[in-house]
Amino acid sequence: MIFSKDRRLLTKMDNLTVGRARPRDRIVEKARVLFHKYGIRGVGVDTITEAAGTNKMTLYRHFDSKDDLIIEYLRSVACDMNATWDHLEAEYPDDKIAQLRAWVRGAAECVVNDDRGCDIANAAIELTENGHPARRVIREIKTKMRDRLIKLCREAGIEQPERLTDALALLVEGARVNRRSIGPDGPSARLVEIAEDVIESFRKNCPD
Amino acid sequence: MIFSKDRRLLTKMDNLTVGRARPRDRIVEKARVLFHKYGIRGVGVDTITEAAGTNKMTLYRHFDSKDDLIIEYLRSVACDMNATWDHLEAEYPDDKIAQLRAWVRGAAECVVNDDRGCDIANAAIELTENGHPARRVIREIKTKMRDRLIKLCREAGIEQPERLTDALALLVEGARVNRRSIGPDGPSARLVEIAEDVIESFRKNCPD
DNA sequence: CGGTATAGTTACAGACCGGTCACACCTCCG
DNA sequence: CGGAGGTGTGACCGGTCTGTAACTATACCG
Repeated sequence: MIFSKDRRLLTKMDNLTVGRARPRDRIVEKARVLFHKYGIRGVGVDTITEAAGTNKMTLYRHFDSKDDLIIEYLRSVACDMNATWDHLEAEYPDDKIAQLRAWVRGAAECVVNDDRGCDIANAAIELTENGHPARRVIREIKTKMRDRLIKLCREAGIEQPERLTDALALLVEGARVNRRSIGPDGPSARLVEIAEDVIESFRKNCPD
Repeated sequence: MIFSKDRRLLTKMDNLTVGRARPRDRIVEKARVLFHKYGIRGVGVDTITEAAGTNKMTLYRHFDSKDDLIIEYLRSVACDMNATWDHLEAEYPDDKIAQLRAWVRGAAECVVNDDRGCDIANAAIELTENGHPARRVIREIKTKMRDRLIKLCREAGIEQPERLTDALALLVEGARVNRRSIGPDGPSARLVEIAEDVIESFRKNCPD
């Protein structure tokens, strides 16, 4: 093992292979943690780079601006969300209703385990400037998610897939933001039962 | 009419009676407009005082800090929400179901006419610091609103008033934040029909 | 070994932030 | 008239923010 003067790991190979990622990836990783916890406007680039064990110049070599980093942050979050969805499909390959129920349960679990809300929605609220480049990205991400949920509902044999999707989207989104206002004992605690009721009522309408 | 050197209205009586309110009230009024549009963290005290036609010293004579002003801002918003609710009760004095339906329609109208979301929820998201004094106020306001909705549902003869309240709260809250992410054509457009369906399904469960 | 790309360091610019100070001003009321 | 209280003005403090510049150090590859 090779150490530098101050005894930190140093070789580029180490950075690539042994746990320590490239500065760019470390920056995005820490930006996710900090933006999530303190909000986008609540975290400066200095804080991010320090947490990532690097410095501001390196950040600005990889990103044109903080806004650029914000976009990368949002894409990274969306990527993870898609991954968990893929995992869901793999878990119940042929049972679409089970996938739908698991999605609801997963969303509810996410609400319970983390009171800081949805990164995408939070960003939409925090970035008030209408022409902000991230707003387009947010819209894209949310639209794709919605389309994917519609598709799932349709494949599950729901008669009005768009409508059930929207109902579930509103409930989940509402739960995440409501929990941040009232806390864990508020309406968000009932998300699963309410959502399951809604799904059931939509299934009843299907002659099957 | 008396004018000062620079030809603005000046007497204290004028401030009280002829449209121009006291500096304190003007500050809160402009804070509401600006916080709503640009977010709490997106507006400095200088901007507020300038919009209110006054100055920073006067602000700090009436409020201990910006946080103090934020709290007053939230209380002011909550006061207006209560007022519209009172108005609703006066409009349908004996028909609680009509009040409930009107509340949903009013909330939906609010969502449609204004894409910047609920001030209270936005503040909850923006103020990430857990010990922030405004967080307690937010919790109080939201809890009172919830209690009032529960009471209305109960008086309307709903069998599970808490459950319907939470369902509606999640839907409305979700609609407001979702609209800021996806825009007017997203799930929020279907808020009314979904909410009315939910109310109806809860009424069916009542033997009446 | 030498060239090139990447990363670290330090310092700085310019703007904005919340908050304070001293002082002048105005209006009302006794 | 004169004092008291609310208000306006401009300067200022210390801190933080995004973003840049110049220079150094390191690692990889031919």
